[in-house]
Amino acid sequence: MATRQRSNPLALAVLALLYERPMHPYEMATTLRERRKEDSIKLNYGSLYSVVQSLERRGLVTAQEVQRDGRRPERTVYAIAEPGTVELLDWLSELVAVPTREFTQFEAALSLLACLKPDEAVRLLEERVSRLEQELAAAEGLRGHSSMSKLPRLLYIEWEYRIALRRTELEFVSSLVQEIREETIEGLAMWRDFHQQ
Amino acid sequence: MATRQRSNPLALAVLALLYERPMHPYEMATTLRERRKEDSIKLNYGSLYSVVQSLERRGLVTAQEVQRDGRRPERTVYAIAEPGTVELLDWLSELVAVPTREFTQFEAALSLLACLKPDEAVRLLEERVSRLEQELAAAEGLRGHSSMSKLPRLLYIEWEYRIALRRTELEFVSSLVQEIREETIEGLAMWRDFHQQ
DNA sequence: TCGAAAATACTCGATTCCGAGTACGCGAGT
DNA sequence: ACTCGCGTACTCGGAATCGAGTATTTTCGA
Repeated sequence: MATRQRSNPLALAVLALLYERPMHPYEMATTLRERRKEDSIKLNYGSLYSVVQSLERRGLVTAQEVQRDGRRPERTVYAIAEPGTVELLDWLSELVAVPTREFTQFEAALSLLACLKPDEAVRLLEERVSRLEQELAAAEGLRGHSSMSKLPRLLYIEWEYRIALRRTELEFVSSLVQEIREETIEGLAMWRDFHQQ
Repeated sequence: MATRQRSNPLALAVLALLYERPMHPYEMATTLRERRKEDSIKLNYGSLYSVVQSLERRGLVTAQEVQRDGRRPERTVYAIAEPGTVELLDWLSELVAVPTREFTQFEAALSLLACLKPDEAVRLLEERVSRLEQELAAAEGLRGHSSMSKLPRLLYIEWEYRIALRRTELEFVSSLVQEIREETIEGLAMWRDFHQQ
């Protein structure tokens, strides 16, 4: 019965929304969209319904009523239950307080970089650099713009966090490229040898 | 039949290992461990065997022979096939060249931070700061140490990348804490109000 | 030399994920 | 008055995940 606990952040988001007020799943989806949480939390229609179901099974949320608006399909409204608020605050606290290994795609790619030929790797890393520059420029553009500048910073810190990480990534990749180009990085000879035959 | 393509980095790692030489699954696991790739790539026994199977179905790898060492269980040795090397290089190139949205747990947590009371949030964020400091100190310690200092940098860049990101995270969280403490962050009043009633 | 512990090499099945598909209602235009 | 297409609200099934379990074998200390 132990539906996989605390693996899927979407469940956390659902609890957080219901902590505010009761809602039906579709409304959760649109609300998350509106607040641009889809950028920070992996949201997916298919998952949403099964996640809510699993929360109900675990007694963290309860189906409240079945609404019907005109002849539209029924919508089941859910509310958070007492154990649900406990779980929400506890889970969230842990995520905030305890750093965990995060597995990113790029880290995996870096760890296998040796499969590519050195020159090829440099070319691709440079492409990444320019894409990152574009992305950061676009983000800067947004900052002064419309909806974003109206909101208090507190409501989009996650956005700033992501930007900060990207900036670090840009610096890292840039200097990596430089080191390979200047041949100052350790192990380059070995790398070339490996791809010679 | 379209076994989910390019979602699981473990499949990439398997291709990379077989690109070097044929192997059986258990050897892949231990090799990945030895090279400390388990820190960068999510490795899991259960997944490994099904991932290899799925690669075989797609014709990217082929079962080569069934060995038997003494009276130990049989081991099926796999080799990479032509379409497998194409897929490996193509996939890896894309991961290197094109930055993608990475969803981290902490980013999700940040985006829901408002669920916690301000003082509580500060306390937890400070705990994170001290844990991050510990982690970074330990990492620094390792750098000069034993196995790590023997290897050329090229073979553990992913490690440096992770450290660089962590350092940025530390700075970010530290300054966030400070801003909340000094009440200079926008939206703090609203946040307190929300938790008043 | 005997037994305990660690290593080897998987297997299994309950659960979860995910994206395409579906089916209907509503409003804008003509 | 009609239809075209978008928005709404979900369903479905197959694939993927994961961690615990299994059964043997080697190692190593007392």
